Amino acid sequence: MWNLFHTAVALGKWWIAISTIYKVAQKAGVSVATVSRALNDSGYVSREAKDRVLEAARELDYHMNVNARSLTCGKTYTIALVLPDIGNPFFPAVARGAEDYASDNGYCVILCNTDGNLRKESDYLKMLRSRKVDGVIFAVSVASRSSLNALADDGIAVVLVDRDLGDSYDIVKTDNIAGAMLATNHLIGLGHTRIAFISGPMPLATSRERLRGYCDALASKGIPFDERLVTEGDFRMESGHRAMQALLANSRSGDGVEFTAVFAANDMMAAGTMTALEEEGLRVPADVAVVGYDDINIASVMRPRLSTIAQPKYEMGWIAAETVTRRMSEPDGPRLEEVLQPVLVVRDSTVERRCASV
Amino acid sequence: MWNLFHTAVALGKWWIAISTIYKVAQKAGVSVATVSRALNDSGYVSREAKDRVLEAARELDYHMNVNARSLTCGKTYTIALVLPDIGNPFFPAVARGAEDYASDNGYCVILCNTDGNLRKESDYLKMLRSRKVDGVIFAVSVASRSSLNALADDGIAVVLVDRDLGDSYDIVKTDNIAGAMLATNHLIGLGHTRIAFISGPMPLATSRERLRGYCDALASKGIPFDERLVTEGDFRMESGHRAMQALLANSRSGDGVEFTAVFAANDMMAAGTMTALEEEGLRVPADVAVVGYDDINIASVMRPRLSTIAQPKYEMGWIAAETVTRRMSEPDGPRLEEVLQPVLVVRDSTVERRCASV
DNA sequence: TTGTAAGCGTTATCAG
DNA sequence: CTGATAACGCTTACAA
Repeated sequence: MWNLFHTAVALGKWWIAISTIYKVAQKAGVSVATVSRALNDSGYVSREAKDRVLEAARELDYHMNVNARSLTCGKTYTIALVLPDIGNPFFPAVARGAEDYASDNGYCVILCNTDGNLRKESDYLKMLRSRKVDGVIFAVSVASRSSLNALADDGIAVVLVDRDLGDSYDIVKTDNIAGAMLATNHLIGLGHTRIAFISGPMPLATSRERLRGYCDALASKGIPFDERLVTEGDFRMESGHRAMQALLANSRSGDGVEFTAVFAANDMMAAGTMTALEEEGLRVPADVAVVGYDDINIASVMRPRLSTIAQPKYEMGWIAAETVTRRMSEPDGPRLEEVLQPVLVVRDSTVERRCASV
Repeated sequence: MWNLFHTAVALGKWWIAISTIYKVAQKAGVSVATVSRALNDSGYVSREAKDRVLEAARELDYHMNVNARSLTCGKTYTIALVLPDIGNPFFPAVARGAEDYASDNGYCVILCNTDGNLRKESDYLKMLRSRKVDGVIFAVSVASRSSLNALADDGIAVVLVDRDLGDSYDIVKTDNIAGAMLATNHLIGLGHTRIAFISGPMPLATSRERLRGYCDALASKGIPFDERLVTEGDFRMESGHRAMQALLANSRSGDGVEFTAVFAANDMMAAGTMTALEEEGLRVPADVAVVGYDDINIASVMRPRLSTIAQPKYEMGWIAAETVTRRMSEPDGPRLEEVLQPVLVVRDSTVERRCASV
């Protein structure tokens, strides 16, 4: 009963009286146990008691303290979304999908930006353990297996998105090999045989898979792989710009490393690439065709409009959230692996527009 | 001491033993109070005791349960970021700024997307009360004063970002009137007198301020305001597209509503505008000059590159987070109002490139 | 300097 | 169907 007297907390302006089940119980003339049952309709509560409780709760503008609840029932209804950088246009869509699923199901989501930095990743993971989140959706960059395992050992459900890590955890991704093959084959189909590739950071499985798809496509058509045609970027626009400059310099040195098309491992790098091309007076797609990856919403506003491999970003986030909740309720189930299919979107950067507006 | 026996929780796979201060206390041979003091270095703890505690904590891989802590000390170290849609390119940068400040200061951030929908806004606000977040950074669309007040009454610090609501709450924004004047004057300086305006949703203060800036600039140059030249959009690309189509149809009806320039209240609508223009065979900037607002990262990859009003988005988020923490520690301080200055970025959509690459 | 114990707001067990 | 009451994990007087 102490609660009743302590709930008027001195706090700046005046004092705030946050209502608790004790107050509700008092007002309704029942015990806290009854209040709890009534509010969560669990156990038996007489119709009449329930009404009184609900009425009292409303009058007092009662709002449950979910932190207190999570203390007793061991669930926080919180999931974390840990990704490299929400500023990278690929992620907001994923985040949106995850958040939508989460909030539809009573969870709220904590946002963490790691910048692909090991230190930040493990700091966040540690923090999330302290917060006792129920699950983590993780676009890993470099986290060590052990920090992930620590989470799992704490009973936290973890699912990876977009970036795989072997076979340890549930994963929601798209088929990057297939996607890269789609892109490369599209270029080959257009008659290109000298196709440059600007890859993502090689430590990422995602990047390696796309490189793999590029190589496989080449091989399947009997086109020799020329490693001088591939450059590594970091998924950011500027790196695509630099990569293209390097490729161009190389090409002009006259060592036989010319190319007529480029496949960039994501749209941002493709954008940088196109800028570099333009700066050198080269025209897309006339002189060099370019295809990107992701189909971020601005791919269609670039000029020429960017041909790219579309990933179902929103769905990835949504499904990741769904998967993480499933994992929570079934910690021992078999590993969940959701591999979505990317699709080729042909626009103007690989094919001249039928009716040029010029 | 019950705690000691209950910490081995049966949970699926096997069982997980999450360590608590009780375990640490036991292992270190001290009381929980001492553990608490040692871990938070508060109060007196002998050097020796402290070492033993720290050692034990490390061996047990102890992680504090912050939810339990917040129950006793009334602080959750959580702030919420409530915005219309993280998918709208303007917001990720703001979010990033807020998250960076927050995590640097020991807070974590909950992400909420409202879609500018009253129902979602108030549901989230209610949820955040239950979660006892310490503060809320809110890009309001339509929330009623009363739901905001309910938060404040609960002792939750609230600061608005980007979108103001009168004078009730702390706010971090940019000077929209000045920004719109910058844009309009730029166009006027280029010799345009027939300038169309595609506004944001009029219920938003932000939109009204930009319209105001547009009008003021016109007026200051003695250019008559023609309401047939302003159309309302919703900040999304598609609405900019539609708005321009309407403007064009109008213009062609020959009623004297021609224009040679457009100012769109954000970059996404500017993008839609440019597409519509292109579809009609009009050239930017030769036939129609266009300027946007926000300077989202892709403004520079559009072709022609978009002239726009840059807002310090990251800083807005950062400062909003800083402001909300300040408000927490000083609930009674005077209203905080941070008005940042936007800057004009001139690119190719208003001025022909010096050296065309064609 | 340390330990005991009350209290934070809920849920859940177990007698009535 | 209802009410005490222990327990959740931690902090903090208050004693010792």
